[in-house]
Amino acid sequence: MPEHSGTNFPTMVDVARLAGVSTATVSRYLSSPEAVKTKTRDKVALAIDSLGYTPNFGARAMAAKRTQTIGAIIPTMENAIFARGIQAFQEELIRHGYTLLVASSSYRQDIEEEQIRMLVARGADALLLIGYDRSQKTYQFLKERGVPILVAWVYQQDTPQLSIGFDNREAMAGLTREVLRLGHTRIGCISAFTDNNDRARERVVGISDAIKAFGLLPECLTVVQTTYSVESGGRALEQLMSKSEKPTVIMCGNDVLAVGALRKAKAMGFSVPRELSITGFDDIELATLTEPQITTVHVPHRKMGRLAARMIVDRLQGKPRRPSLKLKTDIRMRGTLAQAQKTPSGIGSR
Amino acid sequence: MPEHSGTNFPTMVDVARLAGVSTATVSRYLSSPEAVKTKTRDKVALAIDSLGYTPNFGARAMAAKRTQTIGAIIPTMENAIFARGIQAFQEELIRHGYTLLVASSSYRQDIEEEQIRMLVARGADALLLIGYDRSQKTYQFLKERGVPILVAWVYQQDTPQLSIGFDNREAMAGLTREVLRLGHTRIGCISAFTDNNDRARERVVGISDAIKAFGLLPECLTVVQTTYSVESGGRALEQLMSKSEKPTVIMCGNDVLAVGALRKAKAMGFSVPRELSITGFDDIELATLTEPQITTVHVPHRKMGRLAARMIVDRLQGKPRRPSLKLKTDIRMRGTLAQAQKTPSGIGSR
DNA sequence: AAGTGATTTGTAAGCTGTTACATTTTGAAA
DNA sequence: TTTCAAAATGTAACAGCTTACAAATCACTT
Repeated sequence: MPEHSGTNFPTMVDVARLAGVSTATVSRYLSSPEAVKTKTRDKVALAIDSLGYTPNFGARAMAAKRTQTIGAIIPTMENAIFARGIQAFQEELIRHGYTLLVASSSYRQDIEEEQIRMLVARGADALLLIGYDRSQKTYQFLKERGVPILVAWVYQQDTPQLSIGFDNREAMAGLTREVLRLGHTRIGCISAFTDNNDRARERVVGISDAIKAFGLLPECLTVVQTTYSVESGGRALEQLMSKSEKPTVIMCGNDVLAVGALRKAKAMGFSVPRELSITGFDDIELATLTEPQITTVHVPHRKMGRLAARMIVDRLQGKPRRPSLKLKTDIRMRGTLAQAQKTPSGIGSR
Repeated sequence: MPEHSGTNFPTMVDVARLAGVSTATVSRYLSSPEAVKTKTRDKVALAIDSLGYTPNFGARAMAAKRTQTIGAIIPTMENAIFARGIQAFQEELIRHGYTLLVASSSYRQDIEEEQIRMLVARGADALLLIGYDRSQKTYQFLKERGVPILVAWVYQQDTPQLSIGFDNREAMAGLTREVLRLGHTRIGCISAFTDNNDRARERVVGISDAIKAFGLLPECLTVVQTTYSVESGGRALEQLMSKSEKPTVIMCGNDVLAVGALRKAKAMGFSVPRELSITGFDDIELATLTEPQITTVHVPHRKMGRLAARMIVDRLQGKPRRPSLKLKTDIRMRGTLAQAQKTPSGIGSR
């Protein structure tokens, strides 16, 4: 009768016995093969192979107090905004022997908090978070548990956390300057909800900055807040364009909103960009698939993801701490932005 | 001096001591609170709360031999094909107390195999896989380790694995029947590479089926294989349309390819759908954002994700095994498919 | 051949839960 | 009150790996 019965898999003890070495040696072979003599190495490799051994993750995590797992919490998986960046992040992590665990928060702070706890509970060695906006309590929790975090998709100098991203405010201000130069004086803005979303907030502030610097009155700008979706972009546009003082340009918080706005504008019979200009943000693939293509702010998503992974890995390997990283964005002039219409402003509308 | 120093977190022993109970009781409180008396329950809850205790995932996994984790391996995260389905899958899993671990394979069998091993090594209780095509070795491995799998995005009756999905072949045949009814007799097809991709393969076969049933010759169909991307869809279209015998309709393996084909067709000066019809598959959001909107096969992604989660959870909870599930698809007639042009076929081209 | 420091390997003590089984407590019936 | 099954709780044996430290081996010197 078998000593151990049931559905048990080979363990390190089995491998050690077969190879004629101790479990310590097997463990060493697994985590730092170069510390094991070639001859021993071969014996162990053979034993592992012939038993089909795989180390037990739980046991490993418990003994080593690390999991080689990085957690990431993104606001949404459904639209492409984060997809490219996260994909690159994952690829780079894998290259360094780490695994990515992704969760999404649906842009809700309470869910994000829950997910953070979940990932920490699962032993994530570090976390990638999007944007700064979250409760002090959350930051405190992370600090207590000793879980390093990297804040991505934003860059701010004066924060305690390590971050990688771009200056949303300045990027949007840059695009606004182009808009203003083209003679637009009535600007509509479709933004995501700005509570708990620093990126959305800063983009709106960027528009204001540029307007002020250009010498126009703040009243030139009308902001509508909504959720991030094609549908709601359309509804917001409808709302903005049904006023008596119609904007000549709609600046959207991201490309998804811009696509919705564009589609609705066309459906309402506005000619884009002749009668109405539209801009986006992010430069996701979608922005080049519309007719006309969307003028937007290009963000180096893949690069950001890749560098984010490196920063985290370096951090975990105890390398000297790099400073936060600011990436450059640039404006992609495409078909939806043009000179403002010359028709007299106050007259004739409605 | 402290008995335990270092950066250690409270363990179950600490909770038990503070609450004045045994660790077994704490463990019971955590996994089946109803088995603990109200009074004890309160004591334990208080202790947990005041210590800020969180159970250690690794220890739990090791002791309980399950992780409440489900793994999923999808071909890609970058385009939206799987996003909605997986999102729904995750939502439903969370509702049942499970966590989702997602990995992607870039449509490569070797990478998928690697990811399967990784997820199994991490203790995934079950796996969601896309499509049937994988080596016997892989299936064998999964069986040996006793990890249940659910095959999604396809439905086939005569396979040993539990599956949920739709009949790709029949769905595409249905769309083809519409195409044929509109008088098209020269059909181009842009497919994903069909090795290791049953879905792509079956869709192509579906087209052939319909053509045969309609009484046309197999030569009516020209297939080009490529990777799944907007770019390559465009290149494939270029290839198909530079032949002397130009197709009057291009049937694409999915919407991403269709979008690429549509864009390139317009760029080449073909009027869609007057001179050239185009069809897609999947009905992702993108399909309604083009001009004209893409005629495609609608797949109930969210429903599939949700049901997949239920099937897996039921399975893990030992409920009676449900049979594989076949979901209905339907054709969304939109702007890119129209009557074939009446111009004589062989004459005049080139 | 002995000595020495470096390299390689072994020993054994954790790490933190779960759960089978044993024991105690509880509460209703006798 | 006593009795007894059911309910609640406790005891203790694991689970499989990592790693500090000890021991053995190796490669040179002298």
